[in-house]
Amino acid sequence: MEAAINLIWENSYGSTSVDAICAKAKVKKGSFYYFFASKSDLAVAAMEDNWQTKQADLDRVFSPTIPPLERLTNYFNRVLECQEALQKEKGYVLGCPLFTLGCEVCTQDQAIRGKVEEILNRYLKYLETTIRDAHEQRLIVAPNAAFKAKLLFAYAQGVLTQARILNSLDGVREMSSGAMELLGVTQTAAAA
Amino acid sequence: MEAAINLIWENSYGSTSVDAICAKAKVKKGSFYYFFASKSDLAVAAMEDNWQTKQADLDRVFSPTIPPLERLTNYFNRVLECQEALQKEKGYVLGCPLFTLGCEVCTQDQAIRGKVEEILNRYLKYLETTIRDAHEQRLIVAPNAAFKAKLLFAYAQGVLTQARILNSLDGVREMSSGAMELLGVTQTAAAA
DNA sequence: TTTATAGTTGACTATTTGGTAAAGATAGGG
DNA sequence: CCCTATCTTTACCAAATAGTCAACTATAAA
Repeated sequence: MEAAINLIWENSYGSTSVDAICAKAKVKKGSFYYFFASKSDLAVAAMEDNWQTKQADLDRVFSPTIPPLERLTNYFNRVLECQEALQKEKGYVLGCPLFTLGCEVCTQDQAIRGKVEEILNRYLKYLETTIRDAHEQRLIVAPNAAFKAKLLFAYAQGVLTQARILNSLDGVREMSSGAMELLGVTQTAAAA
Repeated sequence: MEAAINLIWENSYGSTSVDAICAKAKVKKGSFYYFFASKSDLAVAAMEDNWQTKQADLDRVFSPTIPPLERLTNYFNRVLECQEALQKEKGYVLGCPLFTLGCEVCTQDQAIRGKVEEILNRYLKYLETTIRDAHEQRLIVAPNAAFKAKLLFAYAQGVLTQARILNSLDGVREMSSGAMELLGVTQTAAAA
């Protein structure tokens, strides 16, 4: 599953063959099909597996004990670090694997599309809670937290996907300040 | 080229075969390879061709004679209409063809990646000029128009890509108001 | 030692892929 | 009427594709 995620993320779902995945995972194809019914099946399982790995980390970053706006900047900084490490390793900016995969196959594979949607919604929840907290603490004005969260999420996803396409982290570096501007955070509120 | 754009947009670059494109265009494969050196070549040519079609339209929507914020709402409304028509026709929300294609092949095909970047930058120019004008006319506060334009562009692209993945136009319907909120447009300024 | 279960293996298909090559058509200018 | 340049067609290829399958092995309980 790790091999699959990496290969698909680095290239694309369509151009990643089961043979290639098996080779990278040092597994024979027969074995592979003993555990997974299809390539699509593997992708779904790999996404869920990958999420499990990240969830613990996200829970820490988005802990309610941390001031809301700090949660966001911390998270965006972590995303940047992750993308920088990947760029160094692979030579390409890879963006968000869920978005990339979902965008590619959503009209052709409903199982994958559904799973991507499910996991994206889990991410959205973190943002929503954070923005609600920030509003509660009068750090920002966001009476409709769900709306603001979707706005922020769309922005973040746009930045990451652009980063992949342009093969540049410039936009990702500005993401934290962009998010603050988007949320209407005044400099004073940020300092406070 | 039209057949290619449509098929790739509806499915993906990897899953669209040259055979399928030829069949849809009612052209024999031999003829196809007389005019295009490769599938990648066709994609690049098709993108440029498609842009030419849209440019005239964009120039009209973003005409300097129209109040800046109106240009934006007009444009986003047009995007929505276009996506609605496509959804009705194809049964799927398709989002932005450039983004979809670029995101899929950017690590594997530099010719396509470069062309996508080039055309995306042309779009960005429209937004930049518009925001500069809006700032000039004190409709919004955007001393750094380039930054704000990139912010807005990332948001719009995020919304469109999410729409494709979620197969829903909900986010696109809110895009116009989302953009205004993102730009910090007060209700009074919008009315003025 | 037997036996059942779980997992592994490599050889195998049938189909599809992007791309080629060479023979044929078509039309316009000399 | 012929020649040349511009296409079109047909038949083809080698490689890669997702998926299958029957034979094999490892393990561990009875």
